[in-house]
Amino acid sequence: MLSMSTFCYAVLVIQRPYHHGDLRSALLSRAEETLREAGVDGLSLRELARDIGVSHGAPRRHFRDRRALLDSLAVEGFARLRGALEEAASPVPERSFEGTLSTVAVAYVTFATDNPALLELMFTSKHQAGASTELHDAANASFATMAALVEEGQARGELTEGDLERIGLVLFAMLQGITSLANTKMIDSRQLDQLTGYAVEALLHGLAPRTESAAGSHT
Amino acid sequence: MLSMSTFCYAVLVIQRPYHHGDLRSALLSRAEETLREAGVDGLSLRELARDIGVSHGAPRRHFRDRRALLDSLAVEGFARLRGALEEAASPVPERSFEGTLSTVAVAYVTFATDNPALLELMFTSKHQAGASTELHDAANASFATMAALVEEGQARGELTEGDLERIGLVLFAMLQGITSLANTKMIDSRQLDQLTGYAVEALLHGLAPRTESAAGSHT
DNA sequence: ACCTGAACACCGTTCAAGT
DNA sequence: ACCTGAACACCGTTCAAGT
Repeated sequence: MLSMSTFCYAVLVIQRPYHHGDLRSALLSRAEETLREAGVDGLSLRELARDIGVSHGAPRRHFRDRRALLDSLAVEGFARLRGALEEAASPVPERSFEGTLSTVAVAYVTFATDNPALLELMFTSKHQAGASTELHDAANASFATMAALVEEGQARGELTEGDLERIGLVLFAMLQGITSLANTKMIDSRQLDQLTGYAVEALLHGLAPRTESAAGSHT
Repeated sequence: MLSMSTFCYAVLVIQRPYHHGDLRSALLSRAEETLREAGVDGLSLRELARDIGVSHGAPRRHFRDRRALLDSLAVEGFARLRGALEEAASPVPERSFEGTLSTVAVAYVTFATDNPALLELMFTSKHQAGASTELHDAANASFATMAALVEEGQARGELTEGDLERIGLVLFAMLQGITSLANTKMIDSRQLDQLTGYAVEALLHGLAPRTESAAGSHT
């Protein structure tokens, strides 16, 4: 009576079946862990295959090369980033534009600092020579959320009516810069949200003293 | 009469002397070229040794490992960055604070986009676990230039009297963000200086319309 | 359709031995 | 003091062969 269950145990745990079943997602999911723990440089296809219990040639059926696997991780990352940004940007009654902008900004830097290696991978992948259209689409969908936010700010009269792209780039550069400083430990993670809010405020209202109007610097 | 010069030719060009003479600087200088052409990932100690014409074990006398060579490149990079920033910040009669700040900002993003792989290496090296004090000192010397600029702005009454570190971080984040966008080709290099100037202006005077003072968003 | 395993051409690192 | 060259343990990629 026990022979069948013993046999199954052996097949499922000790001696894996010849076909893994869902090697592709197993690779991606393990790869994301390794990415988080060891960075892009610490991610090796052979080690991945070893961890999962499959031969080192097996991943090739699902990813042409290492680059292809990294690109898939990046696409997944952009999709998750987009979700986080859209949730933060979703309308809340009584919330000021500055409040919404701050919330979205904090959502961005939170994602970025929770997934430092992934974020870096996302941008280097997108920047690559032969980046897939799938990757570009995923990236653009993320950015579209932020562009919509700038348009909303202009419509509500809380952002200057200048070139949409220019304003969007400056805002995005600010977020990316804070991210970069946080991920290289130049900003303490405890003061991250506070600094992000301060940066949004500075960007909206300026760092120059506002009490006196354009005091001459000499004479 | 020709035998001596022929001998020298053979020694110097065909058959290299056993001792290279200045292998350390030869490695660093070739490494910087490779870094520029192929990025950090494309830099291999063995290839470097091959290019210079020395055995693959030779670099070990001068750099304990690959990391040590990269760190030396980073230190060199911070020294050059500091030079560029100090030149841009050096006093010019009749120049407004905003003018100086813009000039320094442009100097930073110019260095960063002229040496994209080097800049990335500089920050990842500094961020490393066992980063040398030499590296930290070189990095801090670069940042000190920018901190001095913020203090000057406050002294001239053109920057709000808030926390020096907070203001410095926001400014620096902006520059680092623009750098990141430029190096991933999200900003066209032709409009880089212009956008940098615009970002400085936005940071000083704000992106919110200034004609009406704090218009309520509802009611 | 999916996976294995040998083969190839690369790495970084170590270290006894050579000059 | 500096460099060589064999050795070791890793890679990514390819591909005939197995199930």
